[in-house]
Amino acid sequence: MAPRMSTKEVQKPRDKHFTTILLAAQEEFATHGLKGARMQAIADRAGLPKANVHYYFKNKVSLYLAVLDNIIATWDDFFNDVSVDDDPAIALDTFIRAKVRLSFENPAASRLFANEILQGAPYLSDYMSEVLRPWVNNRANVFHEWMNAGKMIATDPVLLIFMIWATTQHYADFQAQVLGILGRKEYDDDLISQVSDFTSQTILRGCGLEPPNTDATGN
Amino acid sequence: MAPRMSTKEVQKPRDKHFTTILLAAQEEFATHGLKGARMQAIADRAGLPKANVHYYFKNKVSLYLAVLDNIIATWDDFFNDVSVDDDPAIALDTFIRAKVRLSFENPAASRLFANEILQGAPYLSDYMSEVLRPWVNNRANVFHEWMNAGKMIATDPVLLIFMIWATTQHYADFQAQVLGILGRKEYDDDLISQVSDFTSQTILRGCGLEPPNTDATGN
DNA sequence: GTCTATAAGCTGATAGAC
DNA sequence: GTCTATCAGCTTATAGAC
Repeated sequence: MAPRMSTKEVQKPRDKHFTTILLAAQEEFATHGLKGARMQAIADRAGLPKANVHYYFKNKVSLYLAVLDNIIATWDDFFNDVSVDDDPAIALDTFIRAKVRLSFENPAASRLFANEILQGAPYLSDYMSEVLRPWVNNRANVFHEWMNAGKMIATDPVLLIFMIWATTQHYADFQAQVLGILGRKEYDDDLISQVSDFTSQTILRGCGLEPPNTDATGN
Repeated sequence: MAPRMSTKEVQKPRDKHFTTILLAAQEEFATHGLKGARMQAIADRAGLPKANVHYYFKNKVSLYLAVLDNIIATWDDFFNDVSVDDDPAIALDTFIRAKVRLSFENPAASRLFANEILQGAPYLSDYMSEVLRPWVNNRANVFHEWMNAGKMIATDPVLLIFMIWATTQHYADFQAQVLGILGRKEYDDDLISQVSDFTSQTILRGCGLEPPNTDATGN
């Protein structure tokens, strides 16, 4: 089950325009935040007149909440089904690679989430304490069981999850800095696999785990 | 030498009000970004009438640039003086702990920087390619020399610097999420040393380095 | 240097024709 | 359902008294 926020104002998709606006709003909110985003700019991105946006969404905040909910619905899915019986090296490697891929392929979603947290999570504080906190603690239990079973060294599972989030989402949130430093204009598949390999290997080694063999297909 | 941006609009401190406004603006810009920040809110934080802010700074953008310049001036100082002759474990450990401390003690600065990058670094793209890129490449050379001297395992130094930045600044930028998940209301010294120990040990181990002994004083 | 008052322009939201 | 026209309020910036 994916972590889901508990809000009352979320609306169900009705037609094509609804989805178009949602996607346009995601881009605009990701770039400028809630306050900085302009309804006119969202309408322009969606290729619709501004009044049309207001027809589908009551106001700016309800549109913002709808976008956040849409993102959260598919956030940390990859790590939900892992249990003690799994091999920690393979589970962590899979999780890290999935998160890196998500950061490269849908950076706007990560950036919008980052923007909300940066501002003190005014619209997600309930979600943090009521949904994400139990999820993290639950996942931390799996790590503890791995440690008790001698499958990995003793370390802090919560801080480890923070490290994985931070390192992988960095490539979405700080894309402008990464590209500027690497002297590139855009991300490519080579960089995805390079980052995936480095991040997985370094973190696994940091946990006293042997990184699983990576085949040449990169997948 | 600290990396410094090359902008023409930066102003020199003139008196107490100048510094007060700069600090107030840092808080406001960190929370709401350039577009979202309100000059009135900055004036309120500074305890001055709004027109007074405009007396010291020509407009919103020049104030924003002045704040950015002020932050950058003291950013990655800790890692400037490291050379091949130093022990990589000690150098990295010192760097990581300094960055963690900075994130906990001056999160607003980190958040403002993050906000600028999140938006595509519109005011810092020159700084990225002309100042920060050479700095990173220069520091990467030190890592390469350590690897050639057999002092640490072969890995990608640039991605390693990204990882250190991401992991340490996470505690400033995502403070609201970290506190929400840990179920705490604010950061304390215990958490600083806990995070410092974990981050340093995990990354150093990930680089095949033996973490230096930490004494009980935590400093 | 400081502050009140106000101008000039922008933004979210809605009314109402089609 | 869609779109043009427009309002009411807010925001930056400045003019001008002190």
